[in-house]
Amino acid sequence: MLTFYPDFTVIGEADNGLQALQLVEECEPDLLLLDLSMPDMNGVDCINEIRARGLTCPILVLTMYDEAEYIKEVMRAGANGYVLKKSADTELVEAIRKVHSGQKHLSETVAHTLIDNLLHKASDTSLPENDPYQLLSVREREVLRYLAQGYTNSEIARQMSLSPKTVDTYRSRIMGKLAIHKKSELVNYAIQHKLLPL
Amino acid sequence: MLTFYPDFTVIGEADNGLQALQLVEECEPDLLLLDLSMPDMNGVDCINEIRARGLTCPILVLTMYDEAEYIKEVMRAGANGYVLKKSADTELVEAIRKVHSGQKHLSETVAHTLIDNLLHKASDTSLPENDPYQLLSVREREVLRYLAQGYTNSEIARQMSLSPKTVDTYRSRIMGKLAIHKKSELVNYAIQHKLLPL
DNA sequence: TCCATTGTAGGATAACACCTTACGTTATTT
DNA sequence: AAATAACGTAAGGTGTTATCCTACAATGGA
Repeated sequence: MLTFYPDFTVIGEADNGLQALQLVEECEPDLLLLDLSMPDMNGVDCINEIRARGLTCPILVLTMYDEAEYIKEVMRAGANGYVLKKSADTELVEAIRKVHSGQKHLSETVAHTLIDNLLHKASDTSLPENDPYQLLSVREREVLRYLAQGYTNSEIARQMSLSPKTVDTYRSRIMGKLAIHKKSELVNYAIQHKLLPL
Repeated sequence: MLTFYPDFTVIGEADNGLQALQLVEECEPDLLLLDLSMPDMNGVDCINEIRARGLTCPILVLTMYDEAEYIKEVMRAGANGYVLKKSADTELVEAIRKVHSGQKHLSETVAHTLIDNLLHKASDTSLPENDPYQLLSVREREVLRYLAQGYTNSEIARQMSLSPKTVDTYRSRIMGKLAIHKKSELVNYAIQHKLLPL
C-alpha cells in the first residue's frame, strides 16, 4: 500500500524483531514502521533495544492493542506514534507524515483510552457497601486517611484544629470499628480501600 | 446564564472557598460548578476538603489554566470535569449534563494538553538519575518499604531477623539520604515511588 | 424518653522513635 | 597496597508518642 505514495520509499522489510534491529542499524531509515506482533521478541523490548543502541529514527508503532498500560509502556520505550491496525489506510499515511515531521501521533481511540485511564485512576470513589468502612463517621474517615499517611496525632490535630487527644480518640474508635490492632494493618486497610493519595 | 435552562436550578452561590464548602454541605447539590479562582483558598485544597468530608457530589471545575500538571492535580483531587473559561457557553452546559450523568468531561484543548504531556513524559527515556533513591542500599530499601506500611521497628526487626536497633539505624540512614525528617514525608515518598503493595 | 453515636478532651504509662556512637566487613579509589 | 567510603550490624539515652481508660455534652433514632 505504501508504495503507491510517491513520497514514500520502502528501503527495508523485516519479518521479526532481530532482523528489524539489524536493518534499522544498517539502513538508517527516515522512519521505522513497527508492527508489534513479532514472533521472536517482545515489541517493547525491541523499541528499547533500538533506543539503547542510540538509534534515533522516528518509530511509528502499529498494533491491535488498545490498552492504556500497554500504550504508555510502548510510548515510554521511545515510540513516536501509535496507530491501531483497524485504522484506515489514510490515517496510517497521515500518521507517517506527522511522525516523520517530528510530531507525535496517536489514533483517536487510543487517545481516548489514555484519557479515560488517566481519569479513572484519578477519582474512583466507589466503595464496597458491606465494608466496616461504612461504620466510620466523617471525622473518623478523615483521621484514618491522615494516620495511614504516617502523620502523628499531633500533626493531624494541628491540621484539623483539634486536640491531639481528640485525634487519639478517633484513632481508637477507628481501630475498634475496623477490628484492627496495629498501625500496619491500618495502613494496609487504607491501601486496600484506596484512601491514599496516589 | 444557567438560569435560562429549565432543567437547571441554581440552589446556592458562594464567593469564596469556605463559603462553598459550607454551602455544599448544607444544600447537597446534584452538582457543584466550581470556579477555581478563589480569594481565600487553593482550589485543589478546596476539592480535597470536600472529598475529605465524604461529600460525593459531582464537581465540574471551571478555570483558565490549561496546564497538564494542574489539570491532573485537580482531577486527582476528585473533580469530575474540567472546563476552560474561554469555552463556549454551550460547552459548559454540555459538560454539566455529562458530569451530572456520571461521566467525566474535559475541554477538547485540555484533553490535548494532557495527551501532549503524557507523550512528552513518555518519550523521555531518562530515568531519574538524580533521585536519592539510588543512594539507598538494598537493606535500606527493604526497611523503607516496611516503614511506609506502618510497621514499627520491632515488627520489622522480627520479620527481617534483626535487632530493632539495627532497623532503627537503617531508618536513620534512609531519612538522612532522602533528606526527610518526618514519617509522613517518608510515606509520601514511598507512595510517589510506588513502593507500596497495591 | 432513653440509649447509641458522635465530637470533644484529659491522665497515666508503657512503647516507641529519634539521635548518636561503634565496629567489623566489603568495595572503591588512590 | 593502603586509604577511604559504604554497608550491615547493634546499643544507650531521652524525649515524644501511642495506647488504653475515663468523661461529658449534643444529636438522633427507637
